[in-house]
Amino acid sequence: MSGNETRASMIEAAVATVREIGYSGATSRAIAHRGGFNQALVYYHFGSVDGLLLAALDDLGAARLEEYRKLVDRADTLDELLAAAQRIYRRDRRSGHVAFVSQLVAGSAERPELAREVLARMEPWVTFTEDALSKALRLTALEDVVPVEELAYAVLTYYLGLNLLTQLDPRRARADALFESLRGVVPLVERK
Amino acid sequence: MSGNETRASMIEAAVATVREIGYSGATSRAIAHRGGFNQALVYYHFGSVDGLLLAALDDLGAARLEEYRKLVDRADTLDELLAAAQRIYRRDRRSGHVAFVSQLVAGSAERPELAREVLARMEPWVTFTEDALSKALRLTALEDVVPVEELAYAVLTYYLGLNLLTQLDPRRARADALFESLRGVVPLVERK
DNA sequence: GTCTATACTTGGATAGAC
DNA sequence: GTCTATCCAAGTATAGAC
Repeated sequence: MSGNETRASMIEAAVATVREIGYSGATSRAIAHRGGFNQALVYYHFGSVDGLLLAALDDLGAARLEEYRKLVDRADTLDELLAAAQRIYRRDRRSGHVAFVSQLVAGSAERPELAREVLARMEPWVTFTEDALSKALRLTALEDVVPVEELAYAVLTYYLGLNLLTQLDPRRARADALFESLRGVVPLVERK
Repeated sequence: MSGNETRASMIEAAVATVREIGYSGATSRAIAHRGGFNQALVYYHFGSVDGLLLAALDDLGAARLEEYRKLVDRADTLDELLAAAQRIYRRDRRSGHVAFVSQLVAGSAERPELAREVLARMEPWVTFTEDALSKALRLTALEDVVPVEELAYAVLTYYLGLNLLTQLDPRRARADALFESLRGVVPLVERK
């Protein structure tokens, strides 16, 4: 297997492991076992387990941001944005990508170094959400009432909590019904 | 020190440790060091580290639920409920109690046994939030549009995410401004 | 670039003295 | 009920062969 292929398979295994058994279960041995490669390779390629996890975060983040920007760019109204958000949620749920991020956030508690890096990689998502919201709120009465920055941060916060809770309670933590309900709220806030 | 005093001090140390260095940092040794007692006592009194953490969750939960019920019982309108929620948030933020819960949820990923127990202890909070919301939404147009169960679960989900993110980003993850903004939304949904 | 082997560290858990 | 001592398992990280 070439160096690049191995790198990619390691990142994949890292995401899968964190997703399934959490940050504290994602040891170099567990990840290597899951991906079918040697444990020592983690240190050769990424220096440390956290290094591997951050590389994975980079990979996922870039791919997802590009993909989701396209989806959201097409949404002009609040209702359309909610529909796009629901599609995004379903994808993230299936892939487990945000569950991965949630676990990294939780695991950062004891590692200031990791925390700093994770935080830096969340920044583009704050901007992304702000942009989407400010466009969609333009035609609603919410525009004058709720600062977009606050709301964007709240949306990301909720999303993080949702993906964390899904691991604990997969049956119940389904946001689909909530998305539908929120779309029912739209008429109430539309600017007449 | 009597048995009961030791028990209480162990629970306190456990909460502080999880809050400060996260679930994966909260080893029996770390907790014992923090509380100034012997590591072996964790196993004598609680059987395991997870046993201690669950006992702490019981203690905190009972105290907080009773206290917060009083606060919320006095709130009759949505605006008053938001004000009460803001007070609760400030207390939890200071005490770190919900940060503790968030860490337990995250740590449960690899421990089905712990997950089950944590989940069971969240149940009263779902009911609590549902009750509060259904009373407060009665006078608003939201009553017909958003199912209370969905909303209550979403509120708890957000709260969990908020307390998780606060550890990572204490400067920014402040919900105070958001609470204020939400109170500005109330007039929009009041039933005319 | 990938493997084996291993030194070192940390944590869970228990036995037995006090 | 609390302590010391200790065993065992698991994880990090590196050296060195291939």
